[in-house]
Amino acid sequence: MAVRLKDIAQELGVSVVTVSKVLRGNSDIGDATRKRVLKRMKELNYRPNMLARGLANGRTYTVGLVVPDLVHPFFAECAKALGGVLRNSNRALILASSEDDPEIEKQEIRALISRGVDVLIIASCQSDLRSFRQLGDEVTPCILFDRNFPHLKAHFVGSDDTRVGELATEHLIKIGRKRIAHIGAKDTSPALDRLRGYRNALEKHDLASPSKYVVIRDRLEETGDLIGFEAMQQLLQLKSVPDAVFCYNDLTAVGATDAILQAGLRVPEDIALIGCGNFRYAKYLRVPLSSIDHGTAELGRITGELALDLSEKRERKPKSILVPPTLVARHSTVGDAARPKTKK
Amino acid sequence: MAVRLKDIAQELGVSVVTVSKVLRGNSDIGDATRKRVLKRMKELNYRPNMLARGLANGRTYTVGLVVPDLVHPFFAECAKALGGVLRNSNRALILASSEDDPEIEKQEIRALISRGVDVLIIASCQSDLRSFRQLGDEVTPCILFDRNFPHLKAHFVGSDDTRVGELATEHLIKIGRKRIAHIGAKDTSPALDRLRGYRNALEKHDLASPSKYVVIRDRLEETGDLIGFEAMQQLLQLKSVPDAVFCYNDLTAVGATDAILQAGLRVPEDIALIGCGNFRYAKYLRVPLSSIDHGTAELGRITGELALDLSEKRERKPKSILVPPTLVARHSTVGDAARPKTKK
DNA sequence: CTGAAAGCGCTAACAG
DNA sequence: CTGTTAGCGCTTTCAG
Repeated sequence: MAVRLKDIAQELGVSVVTVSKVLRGNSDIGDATRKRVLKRMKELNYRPNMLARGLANGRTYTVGLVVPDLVHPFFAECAKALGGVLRNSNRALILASSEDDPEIEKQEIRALISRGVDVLIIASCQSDLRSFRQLGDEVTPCILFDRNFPHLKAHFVGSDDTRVGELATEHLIKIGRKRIAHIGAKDTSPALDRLRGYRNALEKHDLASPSKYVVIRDRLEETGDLIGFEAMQQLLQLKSVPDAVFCYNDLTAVGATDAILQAGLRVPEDIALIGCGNFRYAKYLRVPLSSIDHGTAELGRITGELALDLSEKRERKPKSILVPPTLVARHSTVGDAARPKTKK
Repeated sequence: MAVRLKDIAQELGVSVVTVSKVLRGNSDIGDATRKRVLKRMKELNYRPNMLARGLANGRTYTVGLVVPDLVHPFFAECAKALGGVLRNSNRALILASSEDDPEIEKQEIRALISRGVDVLIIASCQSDLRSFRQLGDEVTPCILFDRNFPHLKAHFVGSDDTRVGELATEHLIKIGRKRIAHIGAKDTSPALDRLRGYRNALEKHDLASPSKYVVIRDRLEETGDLIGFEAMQQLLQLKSVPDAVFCYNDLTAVGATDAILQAGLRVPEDIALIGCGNFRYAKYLRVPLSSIDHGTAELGRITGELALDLSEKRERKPKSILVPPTLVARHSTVGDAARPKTKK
């Protein structure tokens, strides 16, 4: 195996403990010894064995993250920002993807706990609180991320999804649309909250929201384009076709765009479209997409900092952080008016 | 802390070793005892402490992956496929992002080795072989991924990038283009190989490749759109403007598209464009993008399997696996001809 | 300022 | 079939 503390200690004729103390910058070591030890460590390219350290002191300097889908731009971006924060504090990120399957998620959580992560961060796809409860171990601190369980008193970092729904819908109202539909997702807190926001906004402006205008679908994260396409086709069948749609996420909006164009209609002249996430390619699409930006990288950063906090001081009462969303208007709602204002 | 083997052993009046053996499915345990033990494990929701196990037997059932950028669709997709393979064999994936910075990469590799990963997978951004050599520990098996160091005898899994360059360029030639440019990247093996493939194809068809037609840029992975935009503008300045461009990756091609349209020219009528990576949104772009698909998920899968192999039997001579690329033609090269053939 | 002793939770090797 | 003995590499008392 690699170089161990023992090796260095023997070579230098000191004890393992002394070397260990130097390693961790403990102050009660003579200056001469300290220098000798440090020098030898460099030379031998010593790397502490984190397993042993973890076993000995109960901490692993490790954070586990479980997301439904790594390829999803939102989660990828968050994971990246999170990783950056952790790296600066010498923590490693262990990543697990649940493929949006509650069973896999459960398995992954078990695995992460087995590995002794100091903090667990989860964007859960469990549909009910009860199943979620059984997953933890009551000792590893846990941060709910993006998806909340309202009645669970746990740490949460996510966007203000009710506000997301309001912002999107109000924008559509502001550009004069009256028949506003929503293609939404199932069960998760962002889905429910965005729907609520959508309803809030309509109500506030005395607009109708016939139940046919709300289309709820599954698996919008991975195959949103296909589902959005199909859901939009359904909306196009209605006797009174909507003149605007608030889509659960950008990918869904992309699919919806396709359906509209394929039906020979125009975006936004006939139907305006807004998504959510403001993903990297939104401005390069066939129809540059208006979207609600929920500060993705920011979310990752904040989550990372909370994780660090939790791994230091275990107390801390449940804390809920909501990042406020912002509107980015592009062609899919405001048409050519987008050009001068938002670049491209 | 959590439930330990010892707890179960004491409760049941057997030894720790017995319980440990049951845990690992060791065959030399009586049926009655086994059942009792298993039952109690379930009840207590026992989770083995992987740190302790790793320390005791020298393996951690963990694989480390270092990529330049997690948000890049290529790496995200690969990481996902890789994670899937590992999960099925009860391995965890520890992910690190180097932000395309050789120093960070070095630091991350050290950290992963400290954590005792069984296998290390690296898409390295070191520009020279020498700096790379010093990173490893000569004992953790290592797989080079996507980016190779030709003269290093190590395991490699990646696409056949020379073929990528040939395929792209030959496609442009086949649709009748004569003045074919290339926007390429720096230093890494895919960059050099794709450039080589580009040159091979031109040479084979007796086409000129003036040096001004090759624009090499940095950081094409993260900000490819901006760089592609700027590089394309430079190509548009030439007295003899190219009639086709093979772009290093899709993001770069997206930026180039923008530059061309903004200059009042058409894609593909005036300038045809092909990218590489065939990313998820290629078909939804303003100009649906032709691209070379290098079997992203496949790459992840293969890498995962090789990693499993390596973590079992350490011998194994360096193995180099090249995945053959395929062409996906869309509007950006073949114009409306794309419609009937490739959907959308 | 330095070090000896004990132990983290688990497994490998060998005895009975 | 079951258990004893040792030890993985490091940290934590606590005594010198």
